[in-house]
Amino acid sequence: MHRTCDLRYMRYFIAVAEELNFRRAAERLHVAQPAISRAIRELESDLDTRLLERTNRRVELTDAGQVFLEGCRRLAGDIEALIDDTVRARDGEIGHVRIGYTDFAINGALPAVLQDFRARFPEVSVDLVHMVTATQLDALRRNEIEVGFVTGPMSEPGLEHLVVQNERLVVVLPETHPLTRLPAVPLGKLAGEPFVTGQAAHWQHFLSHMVRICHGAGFEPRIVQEAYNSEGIFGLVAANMGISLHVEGAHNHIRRGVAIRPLSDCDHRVPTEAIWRSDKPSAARERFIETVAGWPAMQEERNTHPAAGLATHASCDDHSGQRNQGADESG
Amino acid sequence: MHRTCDLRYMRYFIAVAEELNFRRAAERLHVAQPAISRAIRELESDLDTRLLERTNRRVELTDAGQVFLEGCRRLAGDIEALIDDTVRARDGEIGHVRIGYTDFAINGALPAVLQDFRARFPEVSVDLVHMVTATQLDALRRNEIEVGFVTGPMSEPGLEHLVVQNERLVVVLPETHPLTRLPAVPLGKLAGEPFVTGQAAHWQHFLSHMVRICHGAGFEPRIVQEAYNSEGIFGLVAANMGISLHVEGAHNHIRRGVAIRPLSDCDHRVPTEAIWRSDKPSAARERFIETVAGWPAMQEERNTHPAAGLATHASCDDHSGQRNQGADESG
DNA sequence: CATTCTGATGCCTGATTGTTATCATTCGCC
DNA sequence: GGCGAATGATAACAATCAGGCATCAGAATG
Repeated sequence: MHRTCDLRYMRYFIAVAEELNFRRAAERLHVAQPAISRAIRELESDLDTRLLERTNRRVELTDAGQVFLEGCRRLAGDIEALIDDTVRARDGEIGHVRIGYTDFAINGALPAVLQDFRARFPEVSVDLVHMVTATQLDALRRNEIEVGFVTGPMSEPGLEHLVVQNERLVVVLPETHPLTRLPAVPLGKLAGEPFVTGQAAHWQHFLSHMVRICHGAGFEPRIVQEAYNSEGIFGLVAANMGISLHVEGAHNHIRRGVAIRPLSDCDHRVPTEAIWRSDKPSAARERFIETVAGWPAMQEERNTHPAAGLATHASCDDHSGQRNQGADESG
Repeated sequence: MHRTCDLRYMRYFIAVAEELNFRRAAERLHVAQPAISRAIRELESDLDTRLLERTNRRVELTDAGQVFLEGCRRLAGDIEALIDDTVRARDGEIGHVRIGYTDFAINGALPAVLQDFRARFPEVSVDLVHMVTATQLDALRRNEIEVGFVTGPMSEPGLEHLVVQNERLVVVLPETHPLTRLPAVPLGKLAGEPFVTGQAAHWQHFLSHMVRICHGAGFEPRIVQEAYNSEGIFGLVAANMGISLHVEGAHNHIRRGVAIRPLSDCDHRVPTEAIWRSDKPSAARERFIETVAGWPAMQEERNTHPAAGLATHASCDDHSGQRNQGADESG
């Protein structure tokens, strides 16, 4: 048993077993008949088992041949399927992506993007892990996730990114707060108000937006409470501990005791960006990113608000739609 | 894709994927390293898919490579299993036997033989088909059964046989019949009695025994009813339509209204024989016949009654244990 | 009895696979 | 930063293997 069943020979055997005729099998396989004779002989010698009972005039399967035939058919099918699976894995139709996401992402475009992706690539399994922006950047570097959804603006070396949403800020007020009487709140009115925010250590990316626009309006926000996440912020605001700034996605957060108002004099945007490593391309990740990039609602979003930013930082154009090498910007 | 995944290459790929090192994989496979390089290259070219990401210093699997690896491992195992199954089919440990049997066989040794066989060869499936002797001979010739259990004596050309039981005759009487008062019935007392038998067309082998011993006792049996099978015979006897002769196995037939008595002056035996074609050997059939031949109770039977026959036909020795070529006897 | 069909065999050629020698690149070490 | 060791790739050559052709031997057919 030193060649241990060549696959070609198995195919030959299947043909012979189906035709029960060496010549016809040879024709079907487009080889000369002696090749078949020898293939069967070697197969039988390798297995030390007679597979075909042949009497110069009639060929029939032995019991062992019948068993072997069924096995060969099954194997042939399995190999076909394996090749198919492998090619589909190459093309990213089969596979796995691990995704990190923030509160902003999951309250914004991410659910729709995910739904779209799972519809297009049902055989790619998706792992979703909640992480704040900084943790996602770490996880990307350690290959713990393939794609992050983080609060921008991003320009990390070795990472590529794509803006998926670009939200205006809103004020989150206790229901009973006097400012709720205004349909839109001027930023200046918030000077002196007590602020509830996310924890400084984890919400740094959003807080830098917040602090920047407050400075732009000429005041320093007075932070009196830090919550763990958006749920916590809304809870504390409802408890009248203070007010907060959040992104438009907050409208998806329905919570009793809280009112949400737009800012009347601030068009600053907080981008949420998909981000991934420039190296280590995985086909499934590519398909995911393509889905993110091609998502119709996002295209529209990018067209509707082509360039809206505040003077306090670089215009949002920098990261509003094109896929950029982070390394380029940082260099 | 013109070699479509050679099995050898798959084994090479498994080794490389497990070692993640071409040199070590080559050592493990006892080939030189360039052979591995080329094998992987050809595999990738056949599949048109990169399987290993290799950077002169580190080898790692691509997603497609991971899928392919798992498939290759599965296939390798399947092939092992297939070879094993094929060899076991060759040895008759896996397979199928179709068995024909008579009323006499199923009321005699057959159930125990079957139980023994199924315990020894649990992966050989057994089809049991009830047929009268003549039908079994036909079925053997048409390859519809591999082994028959028939009423002997047998000496058919092209068939081998083996006696599995060799039964004395018994009288089957209506419960109310005067002869039931005797512990054993002399054959001559049956002269003139109305006989119930199996249908002449189907029971010919047993009837020839019956007629022969009646002639030996100096009378012609007067047959008044023909039943389809043993059940029918017993029913008709119970209904007082007549008496019958049967084999000892009749004791396994418990039927109200019927009494069974041995014959006091007739040691004639009716053999039941396993019978099979001399050609067309199937391994499972061989194992079955070996089990029949080796069954301890049968050995004992053959020793206990080494040679008991009636003068009316050749001594039972002819077919009491040895495996004979039917052709030899008939020639 | 010739014919025709079957599978088997011997010999030759081309393809495939393996080996040796060598190269280019990268990493670790001094 | 240069050097040696290790890695995978490549080229050239050798051995083996598989396929093709011609032919044989046996069996069915007329």
